Amino acid sequence: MKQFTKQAIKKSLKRIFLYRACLVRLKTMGVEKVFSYTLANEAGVTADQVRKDFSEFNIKGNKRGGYDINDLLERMEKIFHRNKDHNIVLIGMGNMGMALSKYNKFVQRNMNIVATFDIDPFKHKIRSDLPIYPMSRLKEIIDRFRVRVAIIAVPEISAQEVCDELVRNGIKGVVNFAPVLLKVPPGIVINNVNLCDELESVIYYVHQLMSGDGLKNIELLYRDMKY
Amino acid sequence: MKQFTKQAIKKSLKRIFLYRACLVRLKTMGVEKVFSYTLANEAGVTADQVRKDFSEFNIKGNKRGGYDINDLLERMEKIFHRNKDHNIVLIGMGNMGMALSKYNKFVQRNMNIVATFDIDPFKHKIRSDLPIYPMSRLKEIIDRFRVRVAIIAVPEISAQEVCDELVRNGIKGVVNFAPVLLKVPPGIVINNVNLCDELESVIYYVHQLMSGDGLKNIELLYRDMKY
DNA sequence: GATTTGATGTGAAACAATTCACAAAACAAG
DNA sequence: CTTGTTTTGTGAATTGTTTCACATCAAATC
Ligand SMILES: NC(=O)c1ccc[n+]([C@@H]2O[C@H](COP(=O)([O-])OP(=O)(O)OC[C@H]3O[C@@H](n4cnc5c(N)ncnc54)[C@H](O)[C@@H]3O)[C@@H](O)[C@H]2O)c1
Ligand SMILES: NC(=O)c1ccc[n+]([C@@H]2O[C@H](COP(=O)([O-])OP(=O)(O)OC[C@H]3O[C@@H](n4cnc5c(N)ncnc54)[C@H](O)[C@@H]3O)[C@@H](O)[C@H]2O)c1
Repeated sequence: MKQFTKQAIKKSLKRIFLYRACLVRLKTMGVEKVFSYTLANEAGVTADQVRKDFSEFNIKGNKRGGYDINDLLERMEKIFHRNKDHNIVLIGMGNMGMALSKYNKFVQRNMNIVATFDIDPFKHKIRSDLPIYPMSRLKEIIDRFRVRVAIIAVPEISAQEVCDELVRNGIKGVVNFAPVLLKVPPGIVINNVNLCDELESVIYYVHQLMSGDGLKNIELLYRDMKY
Repeated sequence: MKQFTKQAIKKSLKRIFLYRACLVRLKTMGVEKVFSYTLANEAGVTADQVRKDFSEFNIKGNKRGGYDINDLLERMEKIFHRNKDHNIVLIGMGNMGMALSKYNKFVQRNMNIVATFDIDPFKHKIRSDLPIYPMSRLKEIIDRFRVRVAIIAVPEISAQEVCDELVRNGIKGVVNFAPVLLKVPPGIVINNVNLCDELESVIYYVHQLMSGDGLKNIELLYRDMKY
């Protein structure tokens, strides 16, 4: 296996997420093994790409027999470190925070929101399955549950200060729903999820599609951009 | 201006979103003009990249004087077709749908959720600022408001059927929050937003970062992957 | 108004990602 | 056990993206 380069990981890794989604889907349909072209077709990429990506991550199949779905999924679990449990804190229990805190798919994938926090005293609810704490207890909880990843769902005006506070208390990775680009010191991973942008990009591509000015296969181009 | 190729658009366009976010931020801080390196620094890319990207989209600045933020933003509005209003429908008024329907940033960016839909009769609320209709009225509303883009926030099991129904009724673009890869005919744009994946990718990178096995500058790498 | 300075805009060069093409492996059939 | 078929795995070729380098221009200074 060629040692993968810093760069090679990038796009392949992103596609590994995509492949997994496809595999899960195929599995529920009763499929047990796939060929590179089956998966490729499902994921909307080429078979070459699938094999090349697997090659980067040293995922092996059976020549002629293709790949075993369970094997693949297990291998991918390892890649994403999902053998372990991951404790997470959620800051900001407004509309978005509430919805996220009720989302059961996180738990199904070994990601547990162990506590939530809010600045508003009326929202605090210490005795509960999923407590809502004041910010003053952040450090204590992060330390107790060895939390390394947080979700920020506070208004955009507070997002940076909340982020700083999190980083100060040992958080290393953040999924941020506030529409601001958070500034962090080196060594911290920020994933800004901007739902307005997601909508807008669809609008952009739909517009291109309907005005039909020169750009063909927009939907494929779009897919390409994402994966 | 060199005619941009199908491909050249891809990554540049994605960064244009990023630049705009930065510009908005800088503007609220009272800044009025930027140089390529100011913006680059803000966005975490190189100045060359900024200029090259602008070049793709034929965005011009003043030699020596840099770029005027308002000009830039206006230019970007055009790129994203935000001079027009965009009517949107939202399907599935559960936790996620409710949160999204209350999100005021969409309106601020000329994207109006004109109606929502749910299969559950107890949720229907026809007389309201933002009505919740039964699915039977989908076609009527889509036609009346010339809706082309929809948001899917129904359980994963129903997402595909809802999507099919939307496409049948003239929807051309979808932002899908259900964790399934929707299948659509050619000419339809799907943006699958998978929040579990967003969290998992942060966990992945945090893990890489902390185990420190060979990969340096993960946070930059991460940024790179996204933009 | 000539000269210096500092920034843009963009081909060309360097680098990265994808696709091609085919050897190697696995299995089936004769 | 040999031959034919099918699919993987991966260097090599191609295609796409980023960085470099510098001509070009606009403003400031003399
Ligand atoms: N609602 C949505 O659908 C949606 C969609 C995309 C993005 N967002 C973004 O997510 C964030 C939250 O949105 P929302 O609609 O839930 O807003 P919200 O106003 O309903 O909730 C914000 C919550 O954060 C709390 N908060 C405020 N400052 C805080 C601080 N310094 N520390 C801790 N808690 C604090 C508030 O008390 C409140 O409970 C916003 O940045 C918004 O732009 C929301
Ligand atoms: N809650 C979250 O934070 C969150 C986060 C990410 C993704 N998601 C995804 O978003 C989707 C919705 O999640 P949720 O938590 O809001 O679920 P939910 O169960 O609270 O809401 C789903 C809503 O969809 C309606 N519905 C069901 N079938 C329908 C159909 N065929 N046509 C129209 N409406 C229908 C239901 O009546 C319900 O109101 C799910 O696919 C979920 O995986 C949710």
